[in-house]
Amino acid sequence: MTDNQTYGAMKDGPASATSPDPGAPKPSEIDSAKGRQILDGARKVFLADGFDGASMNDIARVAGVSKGTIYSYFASKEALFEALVREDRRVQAEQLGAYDDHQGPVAEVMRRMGFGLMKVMLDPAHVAQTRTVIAAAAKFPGIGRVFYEAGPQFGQDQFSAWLRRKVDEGQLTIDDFDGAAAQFLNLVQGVHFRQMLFCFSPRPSDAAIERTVDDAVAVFLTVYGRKSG
Amino acid sequence: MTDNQTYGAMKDGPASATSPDPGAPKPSEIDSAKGRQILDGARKVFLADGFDGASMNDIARVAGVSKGTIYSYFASKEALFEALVREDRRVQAEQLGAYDDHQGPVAEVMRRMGFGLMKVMLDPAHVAQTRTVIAAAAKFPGIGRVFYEAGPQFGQDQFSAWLRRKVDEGQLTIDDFDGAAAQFLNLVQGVHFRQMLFCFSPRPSDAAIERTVDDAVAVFLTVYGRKSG
Amino acid sequence: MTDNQTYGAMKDGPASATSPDPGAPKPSEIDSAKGRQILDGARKVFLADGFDGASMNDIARVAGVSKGTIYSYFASKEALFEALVREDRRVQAEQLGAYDDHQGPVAEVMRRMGFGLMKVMLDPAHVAQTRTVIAAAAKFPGIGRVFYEAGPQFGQDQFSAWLRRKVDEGQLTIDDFDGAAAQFLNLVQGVHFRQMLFCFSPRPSDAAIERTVDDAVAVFLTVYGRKSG
Amino acid sequence: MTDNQTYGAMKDGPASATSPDPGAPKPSEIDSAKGRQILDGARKVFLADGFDGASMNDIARVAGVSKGTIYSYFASKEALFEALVREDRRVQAEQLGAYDDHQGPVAEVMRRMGFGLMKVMLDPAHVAQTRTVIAAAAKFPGIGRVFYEAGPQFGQDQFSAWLRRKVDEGQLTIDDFDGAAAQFLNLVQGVHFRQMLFCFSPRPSDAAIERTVDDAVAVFLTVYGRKSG
DNA sequence: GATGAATGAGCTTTCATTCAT
DNA sequence: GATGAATGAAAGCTCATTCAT
Repeated sequence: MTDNQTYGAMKDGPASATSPDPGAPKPSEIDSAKGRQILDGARKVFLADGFDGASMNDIARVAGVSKGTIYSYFASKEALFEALVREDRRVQAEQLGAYDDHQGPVAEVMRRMGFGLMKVMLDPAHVAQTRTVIAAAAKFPGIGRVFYEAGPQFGQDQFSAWLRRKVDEGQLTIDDFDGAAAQFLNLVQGVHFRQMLFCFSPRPSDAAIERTVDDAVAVFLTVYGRKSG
Repeated sequence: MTDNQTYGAMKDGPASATSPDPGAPKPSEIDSAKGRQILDGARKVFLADGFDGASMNDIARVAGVSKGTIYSYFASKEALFEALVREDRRVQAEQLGAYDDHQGPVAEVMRRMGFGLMKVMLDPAHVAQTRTVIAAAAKFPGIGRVFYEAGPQFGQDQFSAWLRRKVDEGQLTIDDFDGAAAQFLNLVQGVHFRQMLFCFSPRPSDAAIERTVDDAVAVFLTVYGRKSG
Repeated sequence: MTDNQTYGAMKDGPASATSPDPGAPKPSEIDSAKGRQILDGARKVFLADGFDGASMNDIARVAGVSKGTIYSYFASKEALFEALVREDRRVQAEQLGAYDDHQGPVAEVMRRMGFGLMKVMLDPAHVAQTRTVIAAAAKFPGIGRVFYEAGPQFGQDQFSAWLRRKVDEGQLTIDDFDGAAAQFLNLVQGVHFRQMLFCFSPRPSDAAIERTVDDAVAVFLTVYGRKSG
Repeated sequence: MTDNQTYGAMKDGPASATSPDPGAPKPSEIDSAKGRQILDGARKVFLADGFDGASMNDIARVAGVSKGTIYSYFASKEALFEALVREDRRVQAEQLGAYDDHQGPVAEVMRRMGFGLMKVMLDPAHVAQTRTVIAAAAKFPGIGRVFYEAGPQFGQDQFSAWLRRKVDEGQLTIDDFDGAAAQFLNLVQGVHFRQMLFCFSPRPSDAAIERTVDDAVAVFLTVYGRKSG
């Protein structure tokens, strides 16, 4: 009677919070008010106190539900945090998608994408969650994986695909798409994200971000841009 | 971290280890052998297990003192951790020693430096320590600052100075030394450090590191290398 | 015990299943399909997991009803368990059917009976059930009585009657039939059942069982067998 | 820092309760007042409520210590119960030793040993502990093993050794000492212990016990007694 | 001054029971 | 009448902190 090991499965409670609501007019991502309530409460507490510092009691109180209810939606504290990370990465990806329509000259699009990425990455809530994920990853590597896959890895894959299109269009010259994507994304970050992660400096100004992004684009296009004869 | 190591003699009772005299004329910052013993044990345990993961029992055992003794030197677990960071900051500030005797062609030296940096950064112990510092930075921002200054910032400053020398020698063409240094250090890291930090992948092979470093050097020299007419 | 088995139709609402009418003229003791369904599910789970180990969730799932429905039929987990035992007592009382068509020489028949008994007793499911009953007997002595009467006592009575027939046939010489029956049944068990009950050893081989049974028969017939002049 | 898996080991607390007190005038079995206090409290609660029914909070309250103290003496609830079982088996063995000086005619000694065994086995506290052990054995086989080894197995070994001595003295004729010992011990128990275990009947009278023991001795000596020519 | 046994609040998690639908 | 989401009081266990020796 203890075989119910499905990750995120529930013993008692409502149908899976991750199972889609068939027949719903819109594909709502979090398919229950309670589930959303719990995730919102959990977000506040986890970001304020970190993974270890957050207690399920606090989360229940802030979310306005009982502890048992949380456990009927999420199998464990770890699973709850993981679901939260997954949701936030998805929302972030949507934000990034909204930033860029991918229209215009290559240099211009890269500047827009780079700036959009940094606006999202340097959001204090994102920095705080990154810190919490890194701390939790020591104990629960799965959480780190989820964050990495849905965050950095996803972004790199998206950008790598975009690079391939530009190469196909004859606007760039690249052999290793993934390598080049990683290089650009590293260049774009400059020192800003790292400095915030270590609480070395507050959020930089938009101007500072723009300067770093412009430099990154310049370097990238010097190397991979179409060589004019 | 399960050693039962017992340190040597113990005398020289506790003093105001928790109220450091920041402007003291004398260099005896750690005022007793016991205090040092405790701090050394605490460093090991905190870096291995994180702040929340470390228990005062473990620290006492590793330090070779009793729990009561720890509490006669430090008011609380938090105070002990803060004192530890304060000490590390001072030690690292004193550590600003000589550096750099890199000889040879620019490309070769950069490859050597890049590879050496990554070997250090990707050491599992360093990754674990970085995780702990990042986690602690949420609660104790000063810890993050200290680490950043003595680590990434210090490295960037050193490399920036080296770049300036190479420009003076006419081997590179750079306007913004700090910016270029940051770009190179970012390129060199590729995805490896981030992937280990998030427990997404184990330590990469030397070959994989070399490839990333070589690509970084190539990009860097394409942009900043002496343009041959 | 992890089946998600759903039973068929469900109607015929709850009645006074918790206040059984012991002297009811009609034989419909379990007064609804739902009630029976619940009891059948409960039997499986209680015997597999013990009283404390069984959860109402598991019982509801195995029975194919909701938890609320169980509580509309039975006032509490304890009441459900009691009702289960009450039902089993009645069923077993009705089970006093025909028996015994053991043909052949006395020694041979005794060996066959002894071996058959041990095969049943040493079945892991029977051992687990016995454990649950013994554990429950502390809280619900009636449960132990029912089990004892329908099990060991019933077996001893049957065997005692068989011994009487053999004495009447002149093949054995016994004064105290019940005492002799108990002696044989104790001898036959050897250490096997006790060792399994305490989880000291796994199920013994058939050869080991046979040896114990053969020895038991030998001892018994040495004492009670017809003395040849 | 979580490798301290030694069974019964303690993280915080006093030196092992099972380590002998060097220099003590008598080899006291439970070497600390606190340990004894805990065991005595645990005995009351476990026998009253069973293994699952007993809570560590209750045990702590009854024992007059804090929960943490219990865990500094015993690694877990299971380990505490196991220690309790071990101690009680040891005490029981001492009681049995006191019963018998093994002097006199074989039949007489066997009667005395058998009666003494049954007096101990049929003690209500022993029956209750046996029930609790059997219940716990489903979840924690180790507990069942400890009980079986220190109880039935130990008794059988002792008696088997005694039988061997009698055979050496020419007073009995036995091939399989262990088998014969098991047979006698089974015969001696008759139905009494089983009936109490299942709460089928209360403690039998001494006369009833004596009758069963006498019959057991008679059967045993008929089979294994010195054959007079 | 140093010790480590003792404390008890706190942790995550489970589950019998209730009640709005 | 039936459902199962929600509850919240425990459960076993840990650990920062205290204090008698």
